[in-house]
Amino acid sequence: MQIATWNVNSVRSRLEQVLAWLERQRPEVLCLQETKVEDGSFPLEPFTALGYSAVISGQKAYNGVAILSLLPLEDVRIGFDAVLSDGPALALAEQKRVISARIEGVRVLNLYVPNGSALRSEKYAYKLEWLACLRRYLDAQDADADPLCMVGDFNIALDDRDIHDPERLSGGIMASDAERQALGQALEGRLSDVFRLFEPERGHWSWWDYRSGAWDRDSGWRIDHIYLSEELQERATGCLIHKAVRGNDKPSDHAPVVVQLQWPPDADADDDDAYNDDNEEGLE
DNA sequence: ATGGCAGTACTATACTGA
Repeated sequence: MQIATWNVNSVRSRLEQVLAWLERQRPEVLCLQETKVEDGSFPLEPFTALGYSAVISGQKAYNGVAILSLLPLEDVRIGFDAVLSDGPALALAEQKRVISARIEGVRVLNLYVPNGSALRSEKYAYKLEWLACLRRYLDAQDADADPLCMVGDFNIALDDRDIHDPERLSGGIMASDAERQALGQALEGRLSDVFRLFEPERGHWSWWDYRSGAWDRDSGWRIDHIYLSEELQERATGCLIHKAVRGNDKPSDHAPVVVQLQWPPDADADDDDAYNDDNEEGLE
């Protein structure tokens, strides 16, 4: 079973590329961020034609998340307020950044973490508040006891291996202590970054700025993550960043990230080599 | 320090992203 995450920077602008990637890769699950479209205008039909059903939560122009799946989507939850009923959770739900569903007994949680803009901005305070709410959200849903796969665009580099120029950028936006601690507290005792279970070295990016020739200079960040709870960590057989996709014409500024799981646990593992091709980096 | 590039809303330029 493959679960993928991809910030597509507008699903309508990226539609043909996403469809082409799905046809080639055929992950069981693809989580999208920055769909940038209201639910009534989301292009469902082309995904349905490929066998994917979808749950979506979007808004005009900004944000927006979706889960596409070849397997049945159950118990869909949209927004922090699906689990938390307090005021902060309700207020944060205005921006469409959170969607989850149960798939094959796994709780797949798809997040688009706020960018934060700059350290002294209101948006940065919003980002920290949002991450504190995420921690409470995860605490609250722990009672489910379902294995958890949390994916998305986290807009945070976990450590300096994940930044092309840590001397210049560490401590700034997406790499500040407060952001790292807030995310760390949400993860603590619960979830691990599956990419780092397979790849300890620096220099693997998932996002390259459109500006300043970042792609040509390979000046990127690894900010798109897949986190697994313990029972799924034991079933993970690889995690790859599909870097080549960033080299497309009119690309998203993010590349897809894919985890391969041997799931359900009693399924045979014969299809586990299906995702290995020359288009990816990372370790099997 | 700033801007650079891209998408959207709106129709020239502003806002946002990270």
